[in-house]
Amino acid sequence: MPKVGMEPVRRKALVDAALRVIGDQGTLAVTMSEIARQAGVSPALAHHYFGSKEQLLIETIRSLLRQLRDDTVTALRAVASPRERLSAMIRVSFQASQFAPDTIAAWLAFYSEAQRSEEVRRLLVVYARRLRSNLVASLKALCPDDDAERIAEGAAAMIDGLYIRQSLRSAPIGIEASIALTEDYVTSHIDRLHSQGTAA
Amino acid sequence: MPKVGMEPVRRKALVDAALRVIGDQGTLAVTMSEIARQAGVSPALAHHYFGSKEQLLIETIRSLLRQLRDDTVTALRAVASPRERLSAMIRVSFQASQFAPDTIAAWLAFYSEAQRSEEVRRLLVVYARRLRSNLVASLKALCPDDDAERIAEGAAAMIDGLYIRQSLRSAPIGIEASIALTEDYVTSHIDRLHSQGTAA
DNA sequence: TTTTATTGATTGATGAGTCAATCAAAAATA
DNA sequence: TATTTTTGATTGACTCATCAATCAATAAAA
Repeated sequence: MPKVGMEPVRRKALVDAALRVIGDQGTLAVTMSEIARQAGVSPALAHHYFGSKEQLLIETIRSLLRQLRDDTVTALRAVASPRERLSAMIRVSFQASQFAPDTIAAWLAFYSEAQRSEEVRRLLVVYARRLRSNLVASLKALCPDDDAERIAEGAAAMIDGLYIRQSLRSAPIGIEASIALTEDYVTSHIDRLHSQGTAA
Repeated sequence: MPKVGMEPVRRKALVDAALRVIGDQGTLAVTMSEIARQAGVSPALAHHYFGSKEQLLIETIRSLLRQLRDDTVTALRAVASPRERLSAMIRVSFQASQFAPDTIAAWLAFYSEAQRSEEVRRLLVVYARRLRSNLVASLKALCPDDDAERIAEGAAAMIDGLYIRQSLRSAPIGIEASIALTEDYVTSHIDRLHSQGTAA
């Protein structure tokens, strides 16, 4: 079996397996054995390539974040106007793959881990900042700068909040409704500024 | 030392210690030994009174939820008008004790645990439902029923989202700003309905 | 004396990480 | 081409630490 060049293949298999297992069990307290089994290799090999469980988990988060970033970049490339860009970001946030119960469970586990691991925290901060600055950039074309900051903050919070509420699976809100709610928030605030501006 | 009637004292001490330790470490993966040490008793005694770690954790969540409910009831008793009641609920959600880093970390850990423990999930669902129905009740006095449901959903999501973003401690938002953002959301949507209603 | 409170010592399970050994492909050499 | 050497891939078996849970023993009320 030992054909040369297996490293990238195994690394990817292990990272993918880790995400599956974490999503499935809803916690980072999963065993290397289980991840390795899902990836079809021995636990020892997982250690061989990643050195430690911590490192494998970090790579796993990185992978999830990279996917989200790529999707965002792709979605933004397709549209030009600021308002359309806002909609594109909202759509990506709630796209099916991100909004699946397993993925949400994994996100939650990562946020929880960020309380302990400085490196995990850093990664999630990068995500939060990116979302915020993308939103702000588009909003600044539509309203005064300080309003843009405020609305971005609110929209980002609403997105994250819809995720966490989704995780409880009681009265699930659904992709369309989540998008509508967030769009509505943005629209409502932009409109209000305009009518105020006109009225004043 | 064995004086009779220690049970309630020890139970409370253990539950309080559990919340402290969980908040501090940001995870439910804390040891009974650590909790017991913080409570000033032996690990064996914790088992004696709670039977298992799981049970102690459940009691701990219950305690946190009870506290929040009591605060809400108290706050609502003080005000009468629907709009004031909305503000009171928002204020309670972000009150200092709830919004402290340790408490937020504990909430996050509980949400994560809800992915595994049906009982924990049930408790959190109760919290979510209560918040939602309180919000809806007041909103229905201010706008049409279906709008009330939508706005309540959005406000609840925003509250939860502000919590989760606070947990990352990057660009912390602050109590006042969080309250303002949520108030703003509610106000903006109610106002818009009124102006639309007038315009149509 | 019976009951309640309390603990030290112990057990059993689990799981991360290590390591020496194996196996087969590739590269070097004859 | 045939043979030897090297190297990457892979694992089974093991160690070590941690921790929940148990239990027998003790001490002080009632």
